[in-house]
Amino acid sequence: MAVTIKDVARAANTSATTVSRVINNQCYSISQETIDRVHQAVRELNYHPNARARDFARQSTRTVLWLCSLRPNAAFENPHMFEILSGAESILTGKGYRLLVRNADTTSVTAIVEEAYASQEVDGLLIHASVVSRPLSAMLTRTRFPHVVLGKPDFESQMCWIDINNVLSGDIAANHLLEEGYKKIAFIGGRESDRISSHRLDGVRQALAASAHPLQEQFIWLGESTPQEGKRMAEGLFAMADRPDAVICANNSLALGCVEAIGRLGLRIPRDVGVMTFDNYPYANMMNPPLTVVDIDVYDMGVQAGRTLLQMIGKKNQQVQTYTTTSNLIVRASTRRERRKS
Amino acid sequence: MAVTIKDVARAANTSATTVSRVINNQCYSISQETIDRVHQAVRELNYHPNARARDFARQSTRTVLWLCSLRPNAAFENPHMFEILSGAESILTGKGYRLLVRNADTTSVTAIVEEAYASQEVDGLLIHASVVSRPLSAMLTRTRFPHVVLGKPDFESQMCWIDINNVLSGDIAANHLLEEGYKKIAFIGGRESDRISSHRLDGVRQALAASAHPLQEQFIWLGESTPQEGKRMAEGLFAMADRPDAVICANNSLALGCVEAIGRLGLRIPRDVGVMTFDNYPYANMMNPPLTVVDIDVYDMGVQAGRTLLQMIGKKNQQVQTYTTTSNLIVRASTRRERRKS
DNA sequence: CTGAAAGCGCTAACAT
DNA sequence: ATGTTAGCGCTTTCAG
Repeated sequence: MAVTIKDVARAANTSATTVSRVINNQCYSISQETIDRVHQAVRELNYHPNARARDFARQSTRTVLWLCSLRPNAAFENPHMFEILSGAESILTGKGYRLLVRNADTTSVTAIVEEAYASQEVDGLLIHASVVSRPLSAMLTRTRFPHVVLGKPDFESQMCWIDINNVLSGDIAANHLLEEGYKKIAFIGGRESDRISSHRLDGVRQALAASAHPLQEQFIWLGESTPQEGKRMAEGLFAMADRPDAVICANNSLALGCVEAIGRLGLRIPRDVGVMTFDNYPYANMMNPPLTVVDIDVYDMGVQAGRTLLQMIGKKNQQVQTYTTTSNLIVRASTRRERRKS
Repeated sequence: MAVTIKDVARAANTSATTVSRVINNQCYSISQETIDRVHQAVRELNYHPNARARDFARQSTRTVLWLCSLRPNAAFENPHMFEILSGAESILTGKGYRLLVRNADTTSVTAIVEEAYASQEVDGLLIHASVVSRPLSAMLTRTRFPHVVLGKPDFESQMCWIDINNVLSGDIAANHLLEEGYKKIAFIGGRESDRISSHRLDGVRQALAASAHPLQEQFIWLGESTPQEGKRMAEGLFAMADRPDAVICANNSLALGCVEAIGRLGLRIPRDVGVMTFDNYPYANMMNPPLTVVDIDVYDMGVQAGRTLLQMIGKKNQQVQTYTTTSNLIVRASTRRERRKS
């Protein structure tokens, strides 16, 4: 039916081996003339090597399996995941790898990986941190199967992971406010179990501790990550006798409520209060005024994860546990204090 | 190295053929005893068939290729795409198919599909409408390669596509407002080139035309789909002597600006003005008051696309050009008029 | 009810 | 510089 390597060999008046060598660019010992003949035959017959036969003969798939939650609303609740995916895809495709995508959760993941490993269906794994489990961790470190976890697992493990440096992001946020002249900086964040929020708070605390204006404990409010809670906490914050002059919100949802509360209190942003948050999405740049953010380049995190995984597939060493540091300060009206001209 | 079908055959004291039959459930002529022996050997040796060899021998991949834009920010700008992907994945995985994901744009897509087709790498395609092109369309209809386009292509074609029924959604929105007692309904939408907005407007127009309160032309405002433009248009709308008592916004961004404008004018939602929009994301349910929406179940669209594609792969008939009608009215405070108790 | 044998299309070791 | 040959691990005819 379809044209095979033999057809090309016949047309080019040579052997399948030679054709194979030419199309795989192993031409150290093939005459230019033969090479040309093969290329011409390939073109004339419109030959495309059968991918399945290739994978089989090579005993390698050049395929990577991506695992994350794909339940309804996943894309709306966690678009970051797909942004990381996009970054990874660019690297993998660039290096001739395919990317298989599959739904998983913490209970199903082990069986899926077990199967993918044993059936030699893929050469490596990219796994979102939200679906890893301890049994999976044990299995991966035992088999030394190439993998990169996207995000830091919430338990100790020997797995290879890559995460964003949220502590650094908090540090950047705090320093920006200090530079703009704000002195009484507050933090509105998620619950303590919210690791992202906690890390951002750590960074803020550490930056301010190193300044003349350490973070005051009564300026730290934590709650659910909803606009309602953000509003409630901001109201609490500004009901105090000693008010802050700037607020760092741990995420967009909290910021949305916080800004609303500030508006209702008749305070002006950025003159009376500076406000900033993290991630340029989905609300920060739509708000009024647009918010200064420390933006996180998650696409780039995917790129790095892809590169790392390919390295691991190449030479089977592991131990990559890194924070990538691709935060990016975007200054907008919400922290641009009108300063006296110098 | 890895355990193969021969190992299992030896352990079960039978032939590879029989083992193959058992693991593929073609047992119409195998003694129960043999079946049991094979199963036991499989378990004992922890045998998993080599996926590559299988694909090769079967000459079929049980793999589908998904093509869409995966450039930086794609996941933030168009989370719908990944929601559709999630729906499709659930069906494909359920039927034993794999899902390959790859970045494409209107210029690269033809070469990618050509290659995937010729190399027999995949059995079918799912292609987001934003990356299809005329050459691709020609190629697909010529080869009759199984495919489903997600969304309606913006040119006439013989391709198979599935799309949301935005006209129906507009109709639903308008009828809801009528039922709530609103009579002077306005529409704020995107430019005429914005097909989604245009279709929603068509639906609104058609529903109102069938009612006692046809859509008045001066109540239709179109502009860029940004909060700023939504605000500007709403201001224009309510600066008119004859004001509307309800506004349908073609999308979330416009609604965000529209609600802000209404608030600044001192009008109350829903008492003075009813407001609704489409899609429950990202702003509609975060706004104050939360907005009534006609929500679009894009996950379900992915499910339907997956099912349709598998059917096409089964028997190679085409011509599926359908609108799916999975809109869903979510009533919230923004249109709940205080009505006299009856 | 079971097994031998012939591929599937390509790659790679080994000759020449 | 090129060709021969032997697989890769499974499925599937076909013969018994």
